[in-house]
Amino acid sequence: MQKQDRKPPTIKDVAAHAGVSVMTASRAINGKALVSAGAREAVAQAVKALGYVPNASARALAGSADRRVALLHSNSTTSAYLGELLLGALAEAPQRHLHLVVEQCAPGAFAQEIVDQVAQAHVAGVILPPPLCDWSELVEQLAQRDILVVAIAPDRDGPDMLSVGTDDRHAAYDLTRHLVDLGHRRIGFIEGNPRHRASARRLQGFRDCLADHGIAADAALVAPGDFSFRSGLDAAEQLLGLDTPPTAIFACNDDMAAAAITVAHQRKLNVPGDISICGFDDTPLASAIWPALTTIRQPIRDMSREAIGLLGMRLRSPDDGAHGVIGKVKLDYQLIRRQSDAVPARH
Amino acid sequence: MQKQDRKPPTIKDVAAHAGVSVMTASRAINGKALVSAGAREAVAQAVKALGYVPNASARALAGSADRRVALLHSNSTTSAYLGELLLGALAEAPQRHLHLVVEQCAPGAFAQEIVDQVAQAHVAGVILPPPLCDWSELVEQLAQRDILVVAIAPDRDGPDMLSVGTDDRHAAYDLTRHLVDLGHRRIGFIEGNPRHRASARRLQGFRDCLADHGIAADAALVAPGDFSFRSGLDAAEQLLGLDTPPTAIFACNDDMAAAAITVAHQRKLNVPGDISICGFDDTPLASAIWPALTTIRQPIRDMSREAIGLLGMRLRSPDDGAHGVIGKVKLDYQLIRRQSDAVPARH
DNA sequence: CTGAAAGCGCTAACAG
DNA sequence: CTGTTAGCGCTTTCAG
Repeated sequence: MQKQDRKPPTIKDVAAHAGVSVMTASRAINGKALVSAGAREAVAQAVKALGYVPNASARALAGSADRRVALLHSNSTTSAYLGELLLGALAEAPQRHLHLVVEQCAPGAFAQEIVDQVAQAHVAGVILPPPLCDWSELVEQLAQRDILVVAIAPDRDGPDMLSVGTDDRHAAYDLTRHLVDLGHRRIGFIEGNPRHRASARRLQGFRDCLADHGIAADAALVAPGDFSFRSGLDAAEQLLGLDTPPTAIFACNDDMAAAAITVAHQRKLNVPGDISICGFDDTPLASAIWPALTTIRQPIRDMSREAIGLLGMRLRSPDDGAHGVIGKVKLDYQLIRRQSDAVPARH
Repeated sequence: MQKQDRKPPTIKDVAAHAGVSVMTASRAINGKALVSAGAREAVAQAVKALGYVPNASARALAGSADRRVALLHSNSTTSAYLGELLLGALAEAPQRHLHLVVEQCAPGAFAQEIVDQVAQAHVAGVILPPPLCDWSELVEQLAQRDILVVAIAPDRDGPDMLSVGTDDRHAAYDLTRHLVDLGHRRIGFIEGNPRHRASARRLQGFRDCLADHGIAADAALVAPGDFSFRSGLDAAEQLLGLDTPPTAIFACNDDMAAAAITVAHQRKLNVPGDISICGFDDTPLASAIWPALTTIRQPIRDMSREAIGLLGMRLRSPDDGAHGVIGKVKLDYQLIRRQSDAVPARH
């Protein structure tokens, strides 16, 4: 195993190997039109033979268009969520010929400061995960400076906003459906933070499903929460303290579901034997507790991937007028079934 | 707020503004020697006035040296850990004028395949988080191809290997010390996976601390585990089932500590009133359970930051002979005190 | 359809 | 100490 090519092959080498000009090679590599099938083929072979990999820096430098984009994040995002986001974006950016930079915004920064920071990074677009994407002041100022914005799972989704998300309502519907199919009729629901629209959408899905299955809605079975473990404790106490407690609980996120399990155990209830408990989000917590949570997984990595894709499309053609590109992407969620649910106990 | 500079300022603009040549500007900006104080000052002002930011692509292209490095990760790394790693590396790479690429290695890939993949990315160095850094076959093959390797928290640390890590033994010592200072004398220990050296190092720190405080070691107080929640359950049962159970438990990671809390609750023990339980790693789980775990936080983000720094240093001067640069970095951990520990109960 | 020329922004080499 | 001359690898003109 000797040290072979000290320097990686360039497009020149490819062109020479294929017997065409550098320009033709470039066009062929980038899949542009106006290249004969023969040339295209020859170039493809040369690329493979030489193990050619385009130099991203050179591309960025030569390309006139601004192809730098940023992933902006606040410190309030959990690192697991952020990690997934980064992986998706980092994987997709090169494919789209985009240069990704990652910017963190300072803790108590004003929108103005953040915009300045982003502007100074010379980016043409920004990916905004929650909760940044719901900060309308920020979004507006970014738009004013002609910086493209893609929102990840925004709470409210303006018509002229690029966004990527999942269908929370539908996911909640499906999870409820799963419980109903198991035989549950009295299902408790622990709400999330009322300021997050996602919370309302999940509740909506829950209610729709019950209605569709002819199960009467019982206001006592819906307990308030705010996504925190602490609030889940209170909500679960409320639900399990009812005269006729539910046989299943649907918590708006995993943390609260974990809290519900804690309360159930304190009350000597077996999960899932006596009561089924489901979460939402499939955070690492979901599989780090016993019993492991049945929950809904959002394809976070794919979301940032799609977000980069959206930016790539929009940045390609600068014709602002006819932006016929679809600006909304809805991704499929997944129901992850683990050990926290079962058929209801017989009386 | 009108649209100002359509194009970001280049080094040319800076040079013009400062009244020097482009080269002088370049040297000044990069802090090289051989620049008069006056010129340096003028350039600095011009940079600030124009809001100049160097173009990374152009730099990479012009610089002859290979300044691409990769962060290689396996799918076995949790995304929270990876997220932190990425954030550190992404933040530091530009500072060091390094271009970071992120590569994921396929699930069951052979070392050979991975090396090929990395080599094809034309990188001069690779950051290897665990468990990849402990795969000696991979490390060796990478070295053979003249690719610099920096190991993140490796289990075994060869003398001629670049590495960044924390002092596990010392951290465990401190956490034990904390428990001892609280007044605990019977402290249980739940081991981690015996195949990970980190586990042994933590146990060592635990034992050293007890010895230093004249507390006799009791073999019955050390229970086996493998870092999984499941194993923590068994270990905690064993420990709490003793005739004279411990007043505190030191679990080798947060998952097992969470398991211990579960078991304690099942046995009607109050945590931390009846028993203190500490974890290790400060994963998100630590603050998502009740009571929140007192634990040790490793500076994961700083580790990758340092790793990039190491690569930057080594890649700067190609003089292989006298690599006087320090190749080992030990970072400080942090004891995070939350609600799972307290002074032992009186009898 | 193809190719030659001209840079993108920056920095290594050399000369002053 | 400073400036000039060449490119880095690629893509965009603009002519064939």
